[in-house]
Amino acid sequence: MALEAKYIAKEVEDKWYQYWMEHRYFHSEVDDREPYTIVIPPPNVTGVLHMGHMLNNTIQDVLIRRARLKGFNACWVPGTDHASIATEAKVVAKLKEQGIQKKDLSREAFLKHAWDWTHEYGGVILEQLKKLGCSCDWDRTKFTMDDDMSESVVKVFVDLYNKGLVYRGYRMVNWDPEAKTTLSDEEVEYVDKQGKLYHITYQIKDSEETVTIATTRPETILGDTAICVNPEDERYTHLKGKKAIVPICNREIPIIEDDYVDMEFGTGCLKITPAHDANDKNLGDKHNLEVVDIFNEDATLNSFGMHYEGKDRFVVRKEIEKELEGLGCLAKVENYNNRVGISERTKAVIEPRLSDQWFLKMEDLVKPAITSVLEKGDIKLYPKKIENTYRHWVENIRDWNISRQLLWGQQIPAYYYGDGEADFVVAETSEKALQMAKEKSGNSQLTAADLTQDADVFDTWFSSWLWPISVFDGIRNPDNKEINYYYPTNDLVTGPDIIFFWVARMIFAGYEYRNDKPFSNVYFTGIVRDIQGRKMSKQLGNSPDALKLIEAYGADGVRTGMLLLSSGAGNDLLFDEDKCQQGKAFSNKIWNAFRLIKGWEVSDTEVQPNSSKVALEWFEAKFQQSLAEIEDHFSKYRLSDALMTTYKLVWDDFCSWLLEAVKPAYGSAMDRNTHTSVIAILEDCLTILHPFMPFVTEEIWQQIIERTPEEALIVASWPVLKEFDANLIKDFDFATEVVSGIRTIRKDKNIPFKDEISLSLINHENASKTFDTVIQKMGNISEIQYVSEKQEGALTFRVKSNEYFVPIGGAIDVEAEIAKITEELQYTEGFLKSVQGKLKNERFVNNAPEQVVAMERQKEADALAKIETLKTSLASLK
RNA sequence: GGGCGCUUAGCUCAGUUGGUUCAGAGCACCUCGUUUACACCGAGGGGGUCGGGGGUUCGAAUCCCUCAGCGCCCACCA
Repeated sequence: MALEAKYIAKEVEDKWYQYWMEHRYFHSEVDDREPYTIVIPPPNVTGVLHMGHMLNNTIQDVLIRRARLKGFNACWVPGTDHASIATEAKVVAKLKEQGIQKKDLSREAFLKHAWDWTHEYGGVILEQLKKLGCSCDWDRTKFTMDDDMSESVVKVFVDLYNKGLVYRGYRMVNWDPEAKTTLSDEEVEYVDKQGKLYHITYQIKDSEETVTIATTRPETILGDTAICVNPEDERYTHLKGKKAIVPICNREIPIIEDDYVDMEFGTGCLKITPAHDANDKNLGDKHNLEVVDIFNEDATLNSFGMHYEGKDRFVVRKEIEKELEGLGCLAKVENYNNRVGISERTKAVIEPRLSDQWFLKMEDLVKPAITSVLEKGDIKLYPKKIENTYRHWVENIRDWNISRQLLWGQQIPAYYYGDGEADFVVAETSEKALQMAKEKSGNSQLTAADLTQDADVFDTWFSSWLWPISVFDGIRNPDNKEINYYYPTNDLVTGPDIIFFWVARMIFAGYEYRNDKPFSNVYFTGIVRDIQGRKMSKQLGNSPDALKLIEAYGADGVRTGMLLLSSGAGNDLLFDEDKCQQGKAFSNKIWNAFRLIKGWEVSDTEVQPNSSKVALEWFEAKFQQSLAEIEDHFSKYRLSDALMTTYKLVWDDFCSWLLEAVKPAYGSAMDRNTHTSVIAILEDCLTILHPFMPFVTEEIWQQIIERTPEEALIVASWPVLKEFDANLIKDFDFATEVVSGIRTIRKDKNIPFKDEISLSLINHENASKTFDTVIQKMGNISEIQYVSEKQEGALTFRVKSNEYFVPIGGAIDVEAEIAKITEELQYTEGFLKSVQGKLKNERFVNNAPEQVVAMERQKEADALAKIETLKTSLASLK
């Protein structure tokens, strides 16, 4: 069988993914083992795989595969989110292209379109995750609008309502005039906008006097119902109790006083528009002001807008400026920077608007989430600094507006039977609602036709906050064996942008509905940016096509590429395709190591050389040392460090040193013992690499020796940590330095590797001889002699205080040798001086820990010995 | 306006409670190399006054103060 010199990922990846699926290695069932659970952050059902998903899901797959290898019952639950507003916006846009307006469709007709869309595109992103190698339990795939999921959402709402935590209120909310729905506070983004501050003059009633206010929104003067000044402001005391006349509409409004007004800002006079500003609403409530709503739901003006009726707010802003100017009411206009809230989804400028909405009281729900995370540390957040952000939010939380004026989502199970404010019931089904309505109204004649269900749907996060519970049906059946087994889950991997939307709220739901945390650790990834640090965006065209990357570098290459450049939890990473190239090269390196081993002839008569024996002993120690480091990195969620340690172990220690040290001479066979050991070592290396590079490792693992059809690396065993002899590693490091010295001499003197040379050593008392056979093999040294005297006319190099000679005929550049040694001598003497300086300092000797002082003394002794060696060499050369 | 974080080699970052090899890694860069697994390779090499200044200490990239630059989150100043 001839093996290709290059590893071709695309020829093996699909094969193994299919193999894993067929053998159901991803599938988890409740059993006696300890569970290890991850629930996927469900991507938007209409989404396609982007670099953020790639990073996120690679990390989850690394964690789940490692857990599986460690013998846990690993369960990774995949799924998608209906993403209410985002999906609805896409469906609306698609219908518009077909000439269909949303408003012309019935609820049922629109939902059919949305479901069609979902069925057509909903699985795309999950298929893409398979290409990446994600080992999700696909039998458990959930969608936030599956029937059972929706039932759970409704059940929770009813329960919260019955507990008195849900209320309906006429409140100032964030209104998206584009999507024509409210948004939660978290769905509003703030951007700096260059705007203007308009100074507008109002006439005082029955007086020649005027008062000038400052506003950024002149179009809202038509909704003004008061002017407010600070009671301390002496400039305006004379206006107390008077009335002002709003220009254009000529409405008379009171001049009121409140210390809320900042005397320093603008003119010190504030116009009050309770219908269109949250602060004004507060003042309006306090002072019993009239509320005049001048906008329609699409932010055009209504009849209160008079001749502006039907025009957009921003059009009106320009036009009203002109009209006010014409009326002589515009005192001045200045440039002004202010922050404007925009919709996270539609980017429309948010209009504060008063309307009836459903709210969830957060005060009690948040309590266990504060103590468990911030006080008891039951849930650990990585990076830790994100706890500050979390703390600030949970401690200042406000009630959650959970209703949306959309169609795509779970319809709110509130049923109205009359026009009174309290004429409604909340129930899980319409049948139950009718029964309750009859009781509540005292009217037993009510029929289903008399009941109208609330037209709104829930905020999408009101379903996803239940995700870790509802995917195991823990809301409807709180005692089922799955929820009791898999919950709480172990790790959550997600972006910091949804810490409030989702992560914090899952914690609230966890304690409310399971009385337990939803997960133990949260790993927040950073944002994937391009090489220039810009966010990935469609406009910039800087977002690479995920599938093309996998095609070009292999899933393993892309996965390791992402992680190789990943800088740990919470830090952004700059995506660089070169790193995928590095990942691909690594796949190829491992492939070729396999090819080398596979090509060896094995003979039972061959005797195991000492160099092989000691090299294997060394590698076992080295492997253990690296494994301990890897475990430590994983325990701290430092995945890129864990990968880097693995990378160096495999590339440098395994390939460059071990395989070279045991490699049989040209034309010879390898002894059976060495071969068996190398195979076992390769298997261990493949195992610890497997979470990072599942495909290439499975391919090699399956090929290196005969396997039964049931065997697979994906379900092999993670190596066990053992004690190791650190001295072996230290001595080997020493040996590698000797080899390095030999290589330098060969290079300087143009001695090809195939020419055998001999090596002598004086002062050998300090030198370990354990790896002499390895030095001989790696340096092609005929023999190592231990001598007591400096040899004339030999090339030298030093490792620590040992001096090595390579006797060689021909000219030696004495001058150059002297210069080299002199330089080394000067450096060592300088070093010695600084060490001795420390040791002479009484305060250092008295204050520093004993160990540190002993270390310095050792350094002094080493330096002295080395200086001695160097001086001897120098003398002999002269 | 408040809070948090960052600033170490050309780039991306490590550097754990101040003290083991005159500050480390990977990449990039330079030199050399057709050694029979791999040029997606191998062997070497250069490169940092640890953002500036001050302080504490026997000793600071590491602790404190201060200045400068960058980033993130939160907030109702029209």
